[in-house]
Amino acid sequence: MTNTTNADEQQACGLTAALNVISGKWKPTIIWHLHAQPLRFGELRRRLPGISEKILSEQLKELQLSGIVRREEFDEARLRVEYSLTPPGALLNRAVHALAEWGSAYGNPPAPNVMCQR
Amino acid sequence: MTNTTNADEQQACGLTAALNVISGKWKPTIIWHLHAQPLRFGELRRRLPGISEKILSEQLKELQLSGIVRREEFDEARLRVEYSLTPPGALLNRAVHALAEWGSAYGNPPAPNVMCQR
DNA sequence: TCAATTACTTACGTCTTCGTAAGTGCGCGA
DNA sequence: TCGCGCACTTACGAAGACGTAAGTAATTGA
Repeated sequence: MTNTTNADEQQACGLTAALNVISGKWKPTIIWHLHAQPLRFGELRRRLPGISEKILSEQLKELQLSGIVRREEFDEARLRVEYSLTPPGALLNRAVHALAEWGSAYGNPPAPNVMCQR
Repeated sequence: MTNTTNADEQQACGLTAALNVISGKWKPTIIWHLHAQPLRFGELRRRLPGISEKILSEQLKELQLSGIVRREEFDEARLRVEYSLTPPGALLNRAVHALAEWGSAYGNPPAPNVMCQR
């Protein structure tokens, strides 16, 4: 057996579980952008400059499978889809937020101007 | 190397800064394992079942460049190297811990009887 | 009727990341 | 002095994550 404690291993286990969920170039940012209000597919795409529709679609689908994001179709004349965080997703967002706060304090961006608060 | 547009830089906030630092299959786990005490190269390798020496070496080097991990050589007769978290690294570890806690509460392992790690 | 928007999907290619296997130089114990 | 452990490095290759470009189906405004 290893010399780490059971509690430690359970924690490490949780880490890998969380990492599986947020693994993907855009997933943490998607979660971040959904923290305030639901967004439509196109709105998300516009908020993630550089993402392609294919990747956005893929990562949203995976986030749904992980139970982080909820997809809702609104039955209007014109197709309307909204993506929002589930309750677990909202909690995950708190952890993502902790990362973001660390990053704005200690990460080294090219310039210290804050562009994406809130 | 082909640089992407600077529209991406609009997103350059704390989150992406933090994600840059922890991007790497083993980095969050490395940080997590250094939370308690400094570890030697070989100790780390044994605690990360499945990692290769090449990858461990690479990711440690990148973590040093990010200012997360400190490498110390002890000038004993026999070569001895210890890796530990810097103060910013220790703070990053708190955010990583938040992820781990979320994971052990809400993360969904593929199968209920799958042992984590290894 | 034409063009545009929304919400995607599909095919294809590239590029990064990761892993495997082997090699290096040093000191130490047997 | 032989081999082993430590702390790495190097070369090579495979996998898959990501991006580009185009296509689809429905609807609506011009």
